[in-house]
Amino acid sequence: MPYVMVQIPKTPAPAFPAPTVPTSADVARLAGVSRATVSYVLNNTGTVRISEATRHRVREAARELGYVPHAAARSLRAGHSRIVLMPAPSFPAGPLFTGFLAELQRALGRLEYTVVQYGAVGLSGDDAVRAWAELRPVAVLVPGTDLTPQGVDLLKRSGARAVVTVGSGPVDGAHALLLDHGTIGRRAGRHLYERGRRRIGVVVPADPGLRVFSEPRLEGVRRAVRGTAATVTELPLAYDEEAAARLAARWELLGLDAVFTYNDEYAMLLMRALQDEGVDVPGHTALIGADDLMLGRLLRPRLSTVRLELPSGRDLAALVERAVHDPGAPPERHTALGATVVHRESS
Amino acid sequence: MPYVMVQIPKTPAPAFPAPTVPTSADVARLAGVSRATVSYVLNNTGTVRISEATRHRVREAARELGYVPHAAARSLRAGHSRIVLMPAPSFPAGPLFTGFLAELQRALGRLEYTVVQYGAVGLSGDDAVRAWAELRPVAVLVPGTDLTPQGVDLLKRSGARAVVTVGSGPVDGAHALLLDHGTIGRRAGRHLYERGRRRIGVVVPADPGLRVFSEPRLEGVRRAVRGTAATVTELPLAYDEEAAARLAARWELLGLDAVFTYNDEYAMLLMRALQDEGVDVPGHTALIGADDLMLGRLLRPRLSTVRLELPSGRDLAALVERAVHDPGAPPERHTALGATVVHRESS
DNA sequence: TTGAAAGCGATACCAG
DNA sequence: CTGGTATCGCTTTCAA
Repeated sequence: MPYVMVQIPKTPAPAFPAPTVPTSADVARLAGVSRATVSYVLNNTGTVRISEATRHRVREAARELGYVPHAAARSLRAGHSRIVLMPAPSFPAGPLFTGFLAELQRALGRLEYTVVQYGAVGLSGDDAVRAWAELRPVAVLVPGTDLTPQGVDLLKRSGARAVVTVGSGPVDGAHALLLDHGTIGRRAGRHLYERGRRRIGVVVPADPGLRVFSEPRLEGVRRAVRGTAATVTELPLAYDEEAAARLAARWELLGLDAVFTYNDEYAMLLMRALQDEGVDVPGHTALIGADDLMLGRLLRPRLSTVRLELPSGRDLAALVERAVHDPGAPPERHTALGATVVHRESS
Repeated sequence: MPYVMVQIPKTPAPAFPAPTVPTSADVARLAGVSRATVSYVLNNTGTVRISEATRHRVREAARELGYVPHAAARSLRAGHSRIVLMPAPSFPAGPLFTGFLAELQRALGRLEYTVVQYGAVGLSGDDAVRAWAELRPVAVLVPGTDLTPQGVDLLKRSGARAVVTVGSGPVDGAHALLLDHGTIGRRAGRHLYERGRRRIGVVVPADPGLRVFSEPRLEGVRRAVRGTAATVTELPLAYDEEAAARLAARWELLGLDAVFTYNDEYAMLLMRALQDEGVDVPGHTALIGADDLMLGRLLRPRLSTVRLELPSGRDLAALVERAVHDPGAPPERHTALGATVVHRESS
């Protein structure tokens, strides 16, 4: 790849020259004190006593200049940051995961961490890890699988006090928050089996990014009916109407009497296509989704689903806090338990 | 308002002292050269010529130590960062906006920007702005309204070369990417009117965070039928089944013959409730949503909707790049045009 | 109670 | 070709 350097065009001298960013030295000058004093006052340092008059002068000067401290300089001096780095997930995030992330972010914010989302483009594996390490995050939360023990080690050696994999793993040396997709599949499979179904289809999204989730879910269904006469059929499906219609068109040929649709969105997609094809749900084919989204309750028949008790964002934030305080502790491994079938009308 | 600076809590010394993070000085020592030489080699500085032997020794030493440069130190020295700061939106992001953000993030990543999502908790207005400014971002993308001209000024004075409001505004001095919610409402209103409807309801989500969007949409409907005999009725609605059922129960009393549901998700919610109540859609009541989500196509009747042509994340990333290169340029104001009615079966 | 100065890690100028 | 050295903005010891 050729090395290209972007030329930054000089800005035409503005009519009013760009005001230079004020530093603590500027504040000190204006207040007629030293930079040390400025730092003491603005940080409310307890170990030194500064006269009220001086404090006031300093604060006034800071206000007047619009002084804002420089986070990078501060954390350089301090030797550590409060950055929690979260690489963007490699899979399309559904509403469930999106909500989880939002909550997590708020929780971390409340603990005074700064969340940095890193959109690692074109970097893979350990290259990406190096890019993350440049920011010297105090903690790293990695969604998905792309993390090796070497990666964990590099992060720790560059100062990360906590490395947590979210939704997969476990990886040596890292804490893990496991979303047990296998159990989701098992519950769905067991439910369908108990309702008397024996020829079970399992929708597997075509999106390759979702394979990390869909494969364990499929495997879970297989495990649920192992040793019985029931069969499990894999049904690849893209997330669009045409693909669903094609699948529904050959439904009779498939000879299935039940289907687990990966999640509620795919459930809606397939159920609609089946109904358009004249397939009775649940009479002919029982159908169950997962994730317990609002839309499932609105479908007719109301959608049966597997609800996963996600840990709250607060819980994960607490884990981060714990790990940061005590980096020596052995890796925790939390599994999101409580996958339960919500039986409604479609199964 | 008093000037307060947030104190960063100190973390206690770890039980096992972390292995010290290697610096360029360590690399220099191991390679038997000066720090300057290390910098030259690792950055491929073109202006100096270093012997191949030395280059190799330096690279080898860096690899051996697992050296990773310190981004904060680098940008402190450089005087600028590649940070694009994006405060977390104050409204619940739907699938449309979530997708837009993900795309934007990838696009910015491709331009070598680092996206920092800031979950501003408990901070409001200019306090939040000060917190953002501490990171010395080169650009700030603000979703929603909470930005004053003073805020923009503070950000610029602390080094931000581009400030862009997304989805609202405009704010003096900032670029704006406007999502024209008024037009969405107008299109919906006009469509219903042209289909012969005269008593139009407009769903307004109870979520206060959505008011920034829902109010202009409502106003747009009002504007569309201004000067005609048609009436517009505001229908507050929480996003849950019970609220929808209550609303549907008094549908006859409301005497409406059409409804614009804010978006497709609320459309699904309300349509289901109306159908359960025996209200024929579109026979008795015409219904139109917005955002053209996949789920709308799957409903029966298929949902009419207003599709908004969102600018791509790439476009916004390009705007950022332009603004960063030429901060002196006057603020651009882009309006997402192309709100078009997609007429399906529900209206 | 305040100030001078060292130093966090990386870079770029200027000598040699 | 390579090595000192000043510098970015801030915190914190040590002296005064």
